[in-house]
Amino acid sequence: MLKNRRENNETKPIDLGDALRSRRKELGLTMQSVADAAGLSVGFISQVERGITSPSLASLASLADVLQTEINSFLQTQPAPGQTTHKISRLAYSVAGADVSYERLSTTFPGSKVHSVIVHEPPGHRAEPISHRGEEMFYIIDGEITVEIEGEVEILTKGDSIHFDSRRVHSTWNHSTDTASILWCGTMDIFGDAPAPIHKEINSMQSTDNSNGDSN
Amino acid sequence: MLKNRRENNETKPIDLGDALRSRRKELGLTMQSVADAAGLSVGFISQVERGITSPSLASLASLADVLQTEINSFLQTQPAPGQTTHKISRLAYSVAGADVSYERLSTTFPGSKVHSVIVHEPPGHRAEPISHRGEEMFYIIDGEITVEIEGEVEILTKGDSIHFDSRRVHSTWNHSTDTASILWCGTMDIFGDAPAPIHKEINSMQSTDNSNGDSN
DNA sequence: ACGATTTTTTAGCATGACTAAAAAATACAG
DNA sequence: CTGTATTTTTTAGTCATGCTAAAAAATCGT
Repeated sequence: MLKNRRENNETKPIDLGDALRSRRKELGLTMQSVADAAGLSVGFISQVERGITSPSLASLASLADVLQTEINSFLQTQPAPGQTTHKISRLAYSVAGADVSYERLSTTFPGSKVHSVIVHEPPGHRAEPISHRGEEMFYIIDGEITVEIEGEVEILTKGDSIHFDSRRVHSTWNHSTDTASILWCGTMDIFGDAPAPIHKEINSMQSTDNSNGDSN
Repeated sequence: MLKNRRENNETKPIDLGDALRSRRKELGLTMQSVADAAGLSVGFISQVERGITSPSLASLASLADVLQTEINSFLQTQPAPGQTTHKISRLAYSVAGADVSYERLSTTFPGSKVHSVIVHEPPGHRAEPISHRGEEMFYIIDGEITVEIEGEVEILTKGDSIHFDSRRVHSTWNHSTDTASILWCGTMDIFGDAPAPIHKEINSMQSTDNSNGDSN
């Protein structure tokens, strides 16, 4: 008997099979050739593409390899059209009390990973050092700022840009006397509306505090 | 007998276990709570994190869910620092004969997915309709252009932006009498230097005989 | 019609994904 | 330090499913 598996699956791969199939078609390959190249059997490819079985991570990796894409591309949550434009009717908003204001540029559609805002930082404003997953890019629309990445300091002025791995500790500072406008573009979801929350209350089940000195 | 699997694995999950573990630590969770929330056993979590076993896609999905990230984040190919900045010393280049010129903004580091250029399109220039994987964003630095996405036409002028799924057929046209400067940002690798080619010659191996024969 | 190629289906084996429970760390209190 | 409580690792064992081989069924070209 199958145990009472929770009703997980909410983030389930969706139609991975379809993705694989369309990609294969895109390359004009036959199941046979894909199977051979990936070291699998034809029948299995068929089963996977039709969603009857799901491949192991290893097999998926082989397939992604053969199909010349990243393994990720098959696990995205649905393509779907999604909304599109945005004009100069952008909702400029600023956090209460904060002196920075934002103009959201990017939209959110199923599968979207890139987010973008124009950030207006007043003179003297500092963004504390931070490190997180993903990558980001700045393009200075107006004004100038100081960017520090893992100790390295750079001064960026109008027209300059920088692109880096967000895991590297980074901070910014508007050292000038004018407001700086920065076009920010990155993979971090700063709007927090991308994936459905779902939120199981995991936190509440552990031992309250902790807050040890932490390792590292 | 394991067959002689090709030397695939090049796209292999790397250290999926580590990724899972550090993410769990990041949330300050215990294996027990994660196991419970995901409907799995503690021991199994331990095994997975230590790379002794690899989870099925279904389990991975549950875990990603519990750990509040996308399933993708565990399959990325290595973090690694990578180079960083870029100033107004950008290599402006233009394709032979073409009247468009580019200034590359983004850098390429292991794991990077976002690419970015400033495109200068002369008056009258047209970019043919195209559709491909990924998403992209335009921000009009100067001038104005007409963008058409799946039939919908939009005129974007300085300061406007648009963000859409690249799978939707899109084209642009500089309908004005001045050169338009567009900051392009997207997930498509327009520089073609991101992942190693690898390219196995799959096409050439079909035809001839084969079919069963050696069964591997 | 035919054979040739590609895909689907069936039946079945064997690996490994997963569990339960005990052992080993790690931590914490007195 | 000793004991108890918590978290992690290990072990042993099961059952499910990822996967193969081969036959059946489409699809296609001539």
